Amino acid sequence: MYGSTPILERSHSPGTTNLFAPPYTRLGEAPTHRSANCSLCGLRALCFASCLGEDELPRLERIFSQWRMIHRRDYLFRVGDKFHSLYILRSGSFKTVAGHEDGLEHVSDFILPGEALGLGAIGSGQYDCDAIALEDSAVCIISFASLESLCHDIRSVQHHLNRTFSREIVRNSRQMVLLSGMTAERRVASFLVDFSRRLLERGYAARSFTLRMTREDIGSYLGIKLETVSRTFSRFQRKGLMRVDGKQIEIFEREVLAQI
Amino acid sequence: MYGSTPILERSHSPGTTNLFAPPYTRLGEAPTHRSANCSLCGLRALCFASCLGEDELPRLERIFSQWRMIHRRDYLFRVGDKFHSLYILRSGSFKTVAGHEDGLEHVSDFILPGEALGLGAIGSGQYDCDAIALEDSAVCIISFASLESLCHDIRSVQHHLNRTFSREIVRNSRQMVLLSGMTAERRVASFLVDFSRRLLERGYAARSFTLRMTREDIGSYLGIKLETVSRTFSRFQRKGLMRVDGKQIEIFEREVLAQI
DNA sequence: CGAATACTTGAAATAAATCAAATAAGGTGG
DNA sequence: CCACCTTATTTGATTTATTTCAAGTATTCG
Repeated sequence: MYGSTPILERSHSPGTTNLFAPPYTRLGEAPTHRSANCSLCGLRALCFASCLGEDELPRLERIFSQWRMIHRRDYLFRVGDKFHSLYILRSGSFKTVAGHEDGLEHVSDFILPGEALGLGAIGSGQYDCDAIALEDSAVCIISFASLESLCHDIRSVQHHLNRTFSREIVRNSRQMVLLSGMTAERRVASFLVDFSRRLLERGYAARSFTLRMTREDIGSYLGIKLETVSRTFSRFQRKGLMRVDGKQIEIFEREVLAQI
Repeated sequence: MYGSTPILERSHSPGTTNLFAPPYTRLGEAPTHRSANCSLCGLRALCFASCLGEDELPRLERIFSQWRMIHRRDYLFRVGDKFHSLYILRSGSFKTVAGHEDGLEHVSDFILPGEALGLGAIGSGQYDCDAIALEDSAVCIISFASLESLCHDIRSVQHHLNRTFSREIVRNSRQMVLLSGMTAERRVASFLVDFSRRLLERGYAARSFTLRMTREDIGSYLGIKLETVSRTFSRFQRKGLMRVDGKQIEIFEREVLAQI
């Protein structure tokens, strides 16, 4: 995964378990440690579990107990697939690709552990984008019907869902500001700073990380061409702001990048 | 308002009332016809009322009974204002403007009757954009705390809110495809077709309408400069696809525009 | 190891931005 | 209701950031 040392592992769970390892019950299998599923999860603070008391966790665990491994390049879902479940990424990473009637495709997001997949499908009953694993990944499967029931019974879950939606809208709105008015250089700088921050929030190293996506993916996400991404990386490196070695990135001057 | 003849007026409510007139109870005043508030509202099909039975409407009306007039150019809310309420636009139109730390501003959306304002504020507790009236407008005020209570008591309201959020995310996603990859010509064509469709959905004339926003607003929304908007309008007119007379627009070749 | 995919870099082409100036529309106060 | 000032729009000429085209290098994967 990104970076080397998950910080959360140290701070939240002193040596008991690797919090970012894939969950240990498999889809269809009888779960062996179901009770530990959410309570020991390193992503708990980012997920619905964050708004529940210890006594309410078992209920959540019943809903979250199923999960799925997705291999690199495989699809978790595709545009038009019938919607049943939301997903929370437990480990690995994804890109979401929004299509247009004509061939035009656009990488609409990169998903990191703790983030949700499938929010756009609730309104129409079918997924509005492709979700493609950028590396071998694991997702929690959340039956949306069950989640709505849980929302009904536990207010804080409802509230959490609303906040998740709302934050997604704010994130999109920020991305639109970027796409609509910024120079290529600012887009790339903004991408790096933002990506680094998200890694940090999730307990990964923020200074040094691997980009699992291609330059073309990044370009699509930022509304520029892959060559422009590459050139801008090189320029930043020449200025001593970062080091680029293929997919391996090291950020030297976060503050300078943030102000470009 | 946009166009001349609200179609919904004819189809939904045979001559009893002007469905797009401002609501008749004022903020702070004792409402005189509170019971009629939602049940007679022309936007009912677009709003939370759509998922309630007649017997449940009074409860909704208690929450929706307050409303507010906003004059052209006035702010309904500003970035950073403390969040208490969502708003549903009843008549008129708005633009929402998302700011960036530096001066950079971006028109993030145009809001038409029946659409919600303030969804981005739920997650953080403060509004994430400015909402500015493009003409004298009226909004229903929805206390979010009350709405969450209603969600708790009536499942279909919860479901409606989730769908509203989700659709907003899909809309944003479409806009990002547009902003990230399309030529200026396609952006403008797409804007016209989309705007026309939204007017139609709300019962206004789709072929002939007034743009309440400036060319600069449109440009900001589409990620291009105002001069480019103007030039593209002129080009479309020369090609016989539309007529432009300042803010007055007439669409001749909807299909051709949709395929640009 | 070899083919396919991904990345970098340079040179030329181009879509859109910027600069500029003239015209039109809107709002305000007398 | 007019005259005046401001704001908005159109259109042309020029500049520029980014794309496109191209070619070479590096990396990944079976």
